[in-house]
Amino acid sequence: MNLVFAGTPQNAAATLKALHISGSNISLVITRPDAALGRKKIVTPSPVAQVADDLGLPLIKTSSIDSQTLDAIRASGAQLGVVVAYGAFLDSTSLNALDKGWLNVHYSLLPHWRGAAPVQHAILAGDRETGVTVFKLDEGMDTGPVFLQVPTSIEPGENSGRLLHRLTQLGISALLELLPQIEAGIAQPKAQDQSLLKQLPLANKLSRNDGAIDWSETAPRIENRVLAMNPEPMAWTNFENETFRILDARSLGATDWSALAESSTVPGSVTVNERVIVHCGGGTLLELKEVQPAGKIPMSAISWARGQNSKATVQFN
RNA sequence: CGCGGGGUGGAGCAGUUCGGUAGCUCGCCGGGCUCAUAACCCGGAGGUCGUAGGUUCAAAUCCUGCCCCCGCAA
Repeated sequence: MNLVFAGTPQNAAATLKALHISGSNISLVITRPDAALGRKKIVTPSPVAQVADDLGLPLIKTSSIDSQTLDAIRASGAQLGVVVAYGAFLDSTSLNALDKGWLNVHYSLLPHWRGAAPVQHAILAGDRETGVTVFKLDEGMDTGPVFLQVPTSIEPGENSGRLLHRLTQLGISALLELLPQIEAGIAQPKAQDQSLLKQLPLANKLSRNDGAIDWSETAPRIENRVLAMNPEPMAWTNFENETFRILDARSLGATDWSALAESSTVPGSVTVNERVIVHCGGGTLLELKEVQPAGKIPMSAISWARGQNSKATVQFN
């Protein structure tokens, strides 16, 4: 069975590579155009483009399925499409261009967290469990019938980057399990629950604003935010009128009152002893693990605190 | 030429305005105290102050070029 693969970021590239290594015949790869990245605006091919290049696979770079791309899909001889985070919708014409339609690998247990940022939203919401869903694309956003789901628990302290990495591996296993069944025509997709589709919140793409920390929130909620935003778009606060990123932090048990001794409880105020503790809403405490001041590279919170030792008070806002 | 911050012993910082051979909080090594210790005390090693050049009796500090890292904006 020949495949068309559409995807863009790192995890899509990993999936493409795994499919290729396992012997899948990929007759066409579609990815988004090269983008200008970073301060110097260096035009960089997407990770999927780079892998396709390395593997010598036919590649089309486009931000939408135009008529040319459609022709190429039809001419590829593929029966099935696989989409992993391509970054654009496929219209009905594209969906019907392949005999067996298109599969999508989505990193949540649908119908939960449909949308662009399921991993981040699961962590942000404090979910204990998530997973990967392989479903058949239809014209809605992640609304198609489900072939296969693999659940996994979200580990304590696990951030979006690490969780996505694990889910990518699970997604690859799921695909490899499913593809032979699809080829044999024995896979039976099951429609998603229509009422849940309407009720459940969407996992919209997160912006820098979503990373802003409100220190009047409780520490567990702030921890969720910090973990959800890492590595993108990253949680941050203001310190001396500059962006101050928090890459990793842990909520402390409410019983750890020792850190509260002889210090104010103003939200956002920082106490340093053996650890770096921030006072949060409701008297809760957050231990900073890894931070990044503006203009600096990421560093351990305790290292950063050493450099602040001449200051009487340290306050985030 | 989008705006801005920064490169000082292993880590994070101070010192640069008002030039005069390097400091703080840690880490590391050795010794001491202690039942013991991440606690405390004593001692020690470790730095071409990003790089090239200029000014000067003297440059981390002033001037010029270059390299590298990062935040914001895109």
